[in-house]
Amino acid sequence: MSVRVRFAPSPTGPLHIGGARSALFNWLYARHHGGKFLVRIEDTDIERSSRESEKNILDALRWLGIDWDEGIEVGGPNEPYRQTERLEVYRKLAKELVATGHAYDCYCSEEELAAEREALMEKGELPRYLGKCRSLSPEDKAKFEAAGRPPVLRFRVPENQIITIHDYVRGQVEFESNGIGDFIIMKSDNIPTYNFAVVVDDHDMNISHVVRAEEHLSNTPRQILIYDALGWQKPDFAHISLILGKDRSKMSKRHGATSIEQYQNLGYLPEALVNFLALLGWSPGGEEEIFTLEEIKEQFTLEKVAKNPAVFDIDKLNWLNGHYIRQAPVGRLTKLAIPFLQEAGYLEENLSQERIAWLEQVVAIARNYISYMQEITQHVDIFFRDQVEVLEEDAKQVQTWEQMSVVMKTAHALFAAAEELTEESVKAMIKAVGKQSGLKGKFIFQPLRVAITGRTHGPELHQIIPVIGKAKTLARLEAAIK
RNA sequence: GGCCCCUUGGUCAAGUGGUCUAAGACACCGCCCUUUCACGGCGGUAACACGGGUUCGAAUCCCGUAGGGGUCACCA
Repeated sequence: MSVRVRFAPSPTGPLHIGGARSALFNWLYARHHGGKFLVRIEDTDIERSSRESEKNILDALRWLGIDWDEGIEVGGPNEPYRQTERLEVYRKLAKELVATGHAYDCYCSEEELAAEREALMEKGELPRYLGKCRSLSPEDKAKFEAAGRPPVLRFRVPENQIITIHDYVRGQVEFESNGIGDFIIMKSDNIPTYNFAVVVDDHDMNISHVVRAEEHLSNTPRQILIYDALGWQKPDFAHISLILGKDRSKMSKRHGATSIEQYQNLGYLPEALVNFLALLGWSPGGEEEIFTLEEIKEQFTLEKVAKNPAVFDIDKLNWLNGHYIRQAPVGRLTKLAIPFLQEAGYLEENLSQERIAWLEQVVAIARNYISYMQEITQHVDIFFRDQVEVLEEDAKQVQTWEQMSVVMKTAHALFAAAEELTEESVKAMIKAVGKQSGLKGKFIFQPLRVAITGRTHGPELHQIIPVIGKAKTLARLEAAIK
């Protein structure tokens, strides 16, 4: 059987870390097996769904490098791929289920249901629908109809049945049908619920493997019951474990950034995020941990997906992203850095070619100090400020050194006479400062560093001085002499 | 609370009955490189939840306990 898998998000918010990982695993599975990957929009919650969220999710997927062969926006043989545009399909099937006795109208009010739930809870039993409307007489129905109560459609759950799920990551999981109350498949507004719509769509779209988060595991028996009632062949399942926050509960806003968009906006690289996400709950087994999407795709199997939930470790993401930043082409990083630098007030709106070329030198140096691009603003002030600010205690100490003035004067004379400043020429001049002053080591480097950057720590002087430029360097040395 | 899932270091994880005095990575600590910081290199601390079985032998199989998580909507 050919592999056909799907990612079916509800557009009720931006793409979440967990959703992204589900999408990624589906994509990897399809690509590994030469199968198809589809994206379908499950927007049956009309209150909370929005086109804006849908766009956000799709954009985030594309940004991560996840593409799809069939589905929303790209089309395919099973159009449309938005559930609210497929309502006739569900309604027709719902009628069929009523006709075959698998579903029935229920007129219970919310208050009645809430009371029932509470009573069951008190007795320590599973809160579920007890089936009050299971066998309503035509007269009863007429009475409710006359009262203007719109019914919901419930699925009649068979009694004393063991439902077993074949799951790639968990093996066989069994549920008793008695623990499941008759559940709603069509809401009173005649829109299907998730449990009904997924089954219909997965069947229609010929999905071979349902790969999704573990939170759906307990819904699966309901879906299996629907497959059986309709006489349809069931797909295989794979319920991947959840991603947890630091406190080991399901990732949510209070754990920090949870949407892909947020990471994108902080200047994380998609290849780092994808690499990190793949390693959460999956491991190829070797010692290598840095992989491109292509490499992961080659090695990915569902059998190697872990059963246990994984805690989201931002430190490791940061390390990975920093690693990728140090590998990436400077031009690409510079493009990413510009918005942050502009927002921080370092950069003007319109940038000339020369300005960008100069910026690349700044980025090439600063990249060593950051985990994600937004952090670059904390490491570039030495290149932009007109005056040096000395704030650190250690730096103030250096300013009082007796070597200060001789180093400044010698350096100033040398730099002033220089044709141009390059890494080599600056290196040579610093050496010359040492020779002429009779000083060495930190007694020349620290005074120079403090005069030029205001700090005692930072990148190599011979790297930063050419970037700061002759004029500013001389000005800073002069300021330090006074 | 019922049902379901899970349990190797702080975190991600390798490990599928003997080669485990348990790999690797992140974090942490130390050393090296270096004027300094970062990068990089080298090294170190640190784990099989507990209790019973099964077996010549258990991190690996079974049972129980504990702990964690998920789910119990006219949300998905």
